Amino acid sequence: NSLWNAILQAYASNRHKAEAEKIYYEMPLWNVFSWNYMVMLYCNSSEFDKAQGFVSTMPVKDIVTWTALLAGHARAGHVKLAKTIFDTMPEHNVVSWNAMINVYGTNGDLKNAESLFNSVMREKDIVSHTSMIQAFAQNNDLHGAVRTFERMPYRDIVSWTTMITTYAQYGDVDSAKDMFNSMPQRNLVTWTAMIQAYCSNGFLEEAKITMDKLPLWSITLGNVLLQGYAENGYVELAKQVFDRMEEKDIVTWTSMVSAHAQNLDLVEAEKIFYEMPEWSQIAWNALLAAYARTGKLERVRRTFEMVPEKE
RNA sequence: CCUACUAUGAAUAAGCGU
Repeated sequence: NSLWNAILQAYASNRHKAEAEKIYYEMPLWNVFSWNYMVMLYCNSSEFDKAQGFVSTMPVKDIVTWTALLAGHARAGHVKLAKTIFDTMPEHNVVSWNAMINVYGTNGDLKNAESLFNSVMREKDIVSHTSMIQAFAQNNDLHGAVRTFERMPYRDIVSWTTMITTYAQYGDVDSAKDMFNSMPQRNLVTWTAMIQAYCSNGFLEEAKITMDKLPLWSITLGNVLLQGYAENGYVELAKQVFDRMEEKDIVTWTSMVSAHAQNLDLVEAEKIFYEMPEWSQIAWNALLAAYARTGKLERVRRTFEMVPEKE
């Protein structure tokens, strides 16, 4: 049974809906784990009606079911629904509280995040503290973020990396670098965060030097460098990075379209756009914005017609 | 006491708003 569930999980978390449903109906026995995987599947593919309907047919629901629904709605930006689920679920634990801190934090409600954290939660873990750091960081309270980091009982690589990003967002690259240097271990995400910290603050040389020290490579890293060059006005260098990347993802392509578009180089932007293996909503938007800014209203209209899924 | 198949936190893309 756990073997079936493991397969179901693999399909569900990779959003292979058809395969997941097939496994679900083929497996000999369901339990709350299997049901929860299905809830996650529907949430991850933004089919909330289906998720909701599925939940209402489940003979057993547990706190994981509710938290998965809560987090799913939160990810999709359904803040009120997320809060309603939180308020009506039969019990809370550290995971559901953490999820709710995130909802509050990413939606500008620092007050409620803090009161959950300070007054309601009787148990807190590393995730609680890290989520609270983020809540402060996203709501214009660098000191709150630093204070939380300094006071937390244990830190892990995620909390350290969060601080790198936080300092970088506030333009304090030196402190970001201090974090990077003082943390006990680093992984690829850490390095990428540090390089992004340099790039977004205009320290391209430092970014390049740091990257050369790193024996690893990833598409995200290439994307960071590409965007770093582009947003600092070096579209040519961005294009060089782009051309050298053997593997590209949708972000790579979109970043390159957007780099040209923001440079108002419509010819190059379109060229990359038509070479893209699939079109992202964001790439469409980048093109539209460039047409609009150059006064090509007719092209805006025609392109707008072509956008498959309009937001 | 041991055991575990689920939910929450970190890095990269457009516009809008602040």
